[in-house]
Amino acid sequence: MATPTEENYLKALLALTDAEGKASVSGLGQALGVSTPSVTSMVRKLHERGLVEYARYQPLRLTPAGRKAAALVVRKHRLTEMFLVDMMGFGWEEVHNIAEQVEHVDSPSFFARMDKLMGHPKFDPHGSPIPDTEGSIHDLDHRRLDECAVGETVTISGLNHSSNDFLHYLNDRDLSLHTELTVVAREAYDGSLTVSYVGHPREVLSQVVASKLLVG
Amino acid sequence: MATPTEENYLKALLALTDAEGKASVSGLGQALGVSTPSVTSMVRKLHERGLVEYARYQPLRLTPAGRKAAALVVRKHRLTEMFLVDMMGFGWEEVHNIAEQVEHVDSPSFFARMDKLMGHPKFDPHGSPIPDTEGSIHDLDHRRLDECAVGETVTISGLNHSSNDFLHYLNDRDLSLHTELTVVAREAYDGSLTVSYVGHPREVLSQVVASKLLVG
DNA sequence: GATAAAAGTTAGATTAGGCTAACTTTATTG
DNA sequence: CAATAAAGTTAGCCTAATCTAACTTTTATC
Ligand SMILES: [Mn+2]
Ligand SMILES: [Mn+2]
Ligand SMILES: [Mn+2]
Ligand SMILES: [Mn+2]
Repeated sequence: MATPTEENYLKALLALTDAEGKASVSGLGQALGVSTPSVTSMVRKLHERGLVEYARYQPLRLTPAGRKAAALVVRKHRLTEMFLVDMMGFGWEEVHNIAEQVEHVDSPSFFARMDKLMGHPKFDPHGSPIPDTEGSIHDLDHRRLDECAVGETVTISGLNHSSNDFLHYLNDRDLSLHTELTVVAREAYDGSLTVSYVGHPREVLSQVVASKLLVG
Repeated sequence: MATPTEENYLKALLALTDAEGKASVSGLGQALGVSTPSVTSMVRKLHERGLVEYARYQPLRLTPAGRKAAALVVRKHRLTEMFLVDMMGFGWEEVHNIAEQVEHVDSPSFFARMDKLMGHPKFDPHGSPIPDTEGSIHDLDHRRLDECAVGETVTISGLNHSSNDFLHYLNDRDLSLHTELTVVAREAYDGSLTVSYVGHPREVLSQVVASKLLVG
């Protein structure tokens, strides 16, 4: 039904509208690395298909059908990432680019089989929720590590953004999903946290890093 | 480097030139379901890239570089099919269409991982050889079942063509790769064979079927 | 060997997706 | 609230891949 390009637009639009409910043409263009005229023209096509709310000079929104279509692409992406990590032995920093391609495979049985083999996982390797087959997204409520109090012991349950650099930073410090850590101290000046966890009695994380670690 | 379309052209050209060494524009068009003008224009592009030997009104051939590129696509296709069957539990009749898409994923590590997880298989689920990482194809020498003598016991080692209908025909009769069967009789009139194998003491195969079963 | 058929090419159009440059509308701000 | 800045749209062009219709070359046939 949808081309890979359309799927990528929908997915980016879902990510952008997730916070605000709406997105700008330029924001979507930036997210996808295309010019604003390209966005305008594609967004109109998706509007004709009933997937995007669009009016000239107005912010973009997904329709319910668009939201569902987008979530099902995200489902394919995250199932793939989880499969690559859990069943094929890839590191969590290696899987995004492969999933970015595999997500466009048109074969319900392919993804259903992945899902079944993994026992219907609820989260991807970065802690993001895998939408269900209806396109509903059930997330955990996590807090940001930088908002935790000194003395608290929490478990990493997700990442706010998962760039390659950030994932390598975490790998270098043996930090991963499910790592249990205790907040030992907070530096008042720059908000950096000292944390401790298995094998790492004292590790300092900047506020920038701590704000990208979700715990719960 | 190559687009999915280019990869499909190269793959089809390798299949067509495999027997004769050369292929016609119309044959390639038919294999791909596109018109002859489309073939002419794509084949010229591949010629510019140094992958196809092309001269107006002359038969098409792959250059050594084109042959290698095509074989590497076939490698991705067949590794994928084997992975789908061996690691994901699909039937051999379900995997071709999925592999037709997955073969275009651009990620050497993805296919290297499949290969490793399966222990470097040499043949796909239909008995076709998986080209090596250099693009060399090492096939077994098989004979066609319809050329076997009455009384011979042989093992199915490949299929000449593997259409969905044919694979379902074989499934219905519990015939698959590695099935050992004995030629019990040959009907002189139409060349049909009576064979026997585990669970099937007498099964009649038409000459058409027998000619598509490779044994060795 | 002339003629008809088949195969291949050329020409011109289409659709998907993308771009830059110019223009218009909305938002900001002095 | 007028002037500027920012955002968005329009116009026009591009490349990849496809098509049909018309034409040319090659092959087959009498
Ligand atoms: Mn991802
Ligand atoms: Mn993608
Ligand atoms: Mn196949
Ligand atoms: Mn393909």
